[in-house]
Amino acid sequence: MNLKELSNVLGLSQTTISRALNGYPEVSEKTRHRVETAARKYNYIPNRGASTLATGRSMTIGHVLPEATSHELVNPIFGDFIAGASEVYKSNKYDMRFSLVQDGEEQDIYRSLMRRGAVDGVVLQAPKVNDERIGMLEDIGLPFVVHGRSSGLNASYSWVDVNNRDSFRRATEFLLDLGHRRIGLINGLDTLDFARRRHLGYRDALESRGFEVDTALVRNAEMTEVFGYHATKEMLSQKIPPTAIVSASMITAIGVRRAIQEFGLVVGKDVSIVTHDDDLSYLKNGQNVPIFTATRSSVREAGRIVAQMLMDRIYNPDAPITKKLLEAELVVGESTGPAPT
Amino acid sequence: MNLKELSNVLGLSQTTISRALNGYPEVSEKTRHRVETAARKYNYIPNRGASTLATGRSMTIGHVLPEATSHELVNPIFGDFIAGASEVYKSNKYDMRFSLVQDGEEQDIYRSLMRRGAVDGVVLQAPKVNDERIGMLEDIGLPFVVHGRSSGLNASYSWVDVNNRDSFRRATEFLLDLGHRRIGLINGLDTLDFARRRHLGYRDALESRGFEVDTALVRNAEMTEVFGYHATKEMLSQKIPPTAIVSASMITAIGVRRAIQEFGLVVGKDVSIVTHDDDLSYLKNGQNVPIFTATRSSVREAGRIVAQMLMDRIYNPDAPITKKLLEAELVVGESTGPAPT
DNA sequence: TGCTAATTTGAAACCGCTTTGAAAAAGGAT
DNA sequence: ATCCTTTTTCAAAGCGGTTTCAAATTAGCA
Repeated sequence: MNLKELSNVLGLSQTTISRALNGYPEVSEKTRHRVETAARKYNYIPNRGASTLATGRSMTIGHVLPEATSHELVNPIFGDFIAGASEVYKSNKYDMRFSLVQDGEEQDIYRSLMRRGAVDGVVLQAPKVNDERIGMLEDIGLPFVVHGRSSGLNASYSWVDVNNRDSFRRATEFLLDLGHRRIGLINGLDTLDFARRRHLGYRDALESRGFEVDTALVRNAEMTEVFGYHATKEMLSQKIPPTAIVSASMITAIGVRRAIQEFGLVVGKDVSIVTHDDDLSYLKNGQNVPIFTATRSSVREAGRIVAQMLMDRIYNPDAPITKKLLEAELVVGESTGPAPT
Repeated sequence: MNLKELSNVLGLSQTTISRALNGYPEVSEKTRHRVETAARKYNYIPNRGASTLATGRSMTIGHVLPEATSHELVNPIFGDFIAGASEVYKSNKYDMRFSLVQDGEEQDIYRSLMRRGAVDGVVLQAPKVNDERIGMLEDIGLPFVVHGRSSGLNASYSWVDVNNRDSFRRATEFLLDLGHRRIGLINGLDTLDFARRRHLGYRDALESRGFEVDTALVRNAEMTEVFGYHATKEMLSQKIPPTAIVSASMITAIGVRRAIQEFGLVVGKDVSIVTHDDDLSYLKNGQNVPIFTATRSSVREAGRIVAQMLMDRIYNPDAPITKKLLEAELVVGESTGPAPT
């Protein structure tokens, strides 16, 4: 059943029906009621492509998620982020369109998203240092919000980010305060902006106490459990092994813990762990007592904020650019203790 | 730049340009080349809504993911499943549209997806026992494939599923063979079909050896780490605690391990663990030697198969319904050993 | 060269909705 | 009853593509 057929059935014009169903005021209540009843009865559902074409609004947000070609890794925080964002979309009657992109084919994806009418806005996730996608979107003129930031760009754009530098500075200082001197950093891929900032925070803390970064204690890779395990194993095999490790995610931290235990060492006593915790729904950091001492920031909440910010940009494109820096909370759990003597 | 403008620039009709760009044969190579060059030069990108309207094909697949209202849990396997599916979509030039649905509002979501032209097909994830969504989609007449199955329906529909019953039967038998007699089952939400089947497999194994299911050793909930931890802790506190546990996912298994260790017990010696392993990219079950003895089945591969099956249904709606049952591989790792005496 | 067949191109209809501008109907005031 | 507003409805023109059917061009061959 389409609009024309429904209009024949009702003996009303398509105009009136369209107005009645879309809540326009210039239609009498009696008529509106009649139309709504008939629409339900005949199961009339307006064609989306047609409305998009007529209005110019697709009521759709694009999410573009880079997929590291080499490791075929899908970011585990993705689900929670999306869940947060979609709460906001839903209440704005927006849908979400979603592309996994491999390095190098971004151009095509953005072009195809940009088929005018495909999406009204885009969320950019996992930005790299100096990410060229941001300039690309700027040029295209499509509203967008970045989850994270991209160092090295002077452009002004909307973003929502955790204060990664400060979080990792505090995490590292927390360990220094406990007397730890050899502290490993198990970080994300070094092309990603957040990993770069976390490294800076780690360095800030060490240098402010007069220590230097030992590159033998820093590892960058995709944040898998296996990576956390291997990196830790390697570090613990060094002549002077670290007594503490700062980890970039709960998943890697679980690998770190596994390695430590395999060495017959005790977490929080022989080796301390501080990890970043995205507060994932399926991987909460314990309940009352945190398993890991952690810098915690809900990625689901970040999803909500990003989505809301994007809605605002779409509704009001001329409003000034907004940015939001989230501060992580440092929660003390059972994975840290004084440095062994 | 739209088609009309481009046709003016080139002095060709819209017809010819449309044909040239869409690879129709009745256009000379010379003209095609000229059109393609101009399209690139003027950055012409066809409007998606318009093509959808004109062709009736949206080139979009809908994914509907139920979100458990109570726990706000997003399934951690979702990312990998999507990644697999999107490989297939991409090579078919399909996009993916995505809705998170809370219990009860499914009707609306499917209605809105069904706005003719929104999607050409749908993937249904995490089906419940007797899932009414399947009948709904059947009625609507929208092509769909289910990831999983739904017990209790006599309807015939396309699905891809792991042989959950057999996997869990084998997992349980493996433990029985090692001499374990009290075996716990830490399962997913009991409304979900796969959890029901896994329970059946577990029961099959026990009963075929003349044992009965002890309900004190069976737990159902969302498969979080914390659930695995708590359920295990409770079981280990019983007068006669289990010597082995079958777990429904790597995430819960990690919680199980944590609980066992907290009791001062050794995994694979005092208490054995067998878990299902979806072969998640960020949570591989070790490398050469599996961490956990597991029934392994790649959910990413399942995503590929589901997507391909859906493509087939869309291209060829009258072909007979297809179904695919995947067998999980039982890999023996370090988490199992003979029952303690 | 002339005629027919094959190849290219184009005009116009159509997909299904929204929205403008005008007309019809209803209501109010004199 | 008449005239002027206000309210309600409608016809028609888009939105930007695809596709049908006919026309124009080119090629093939006697």
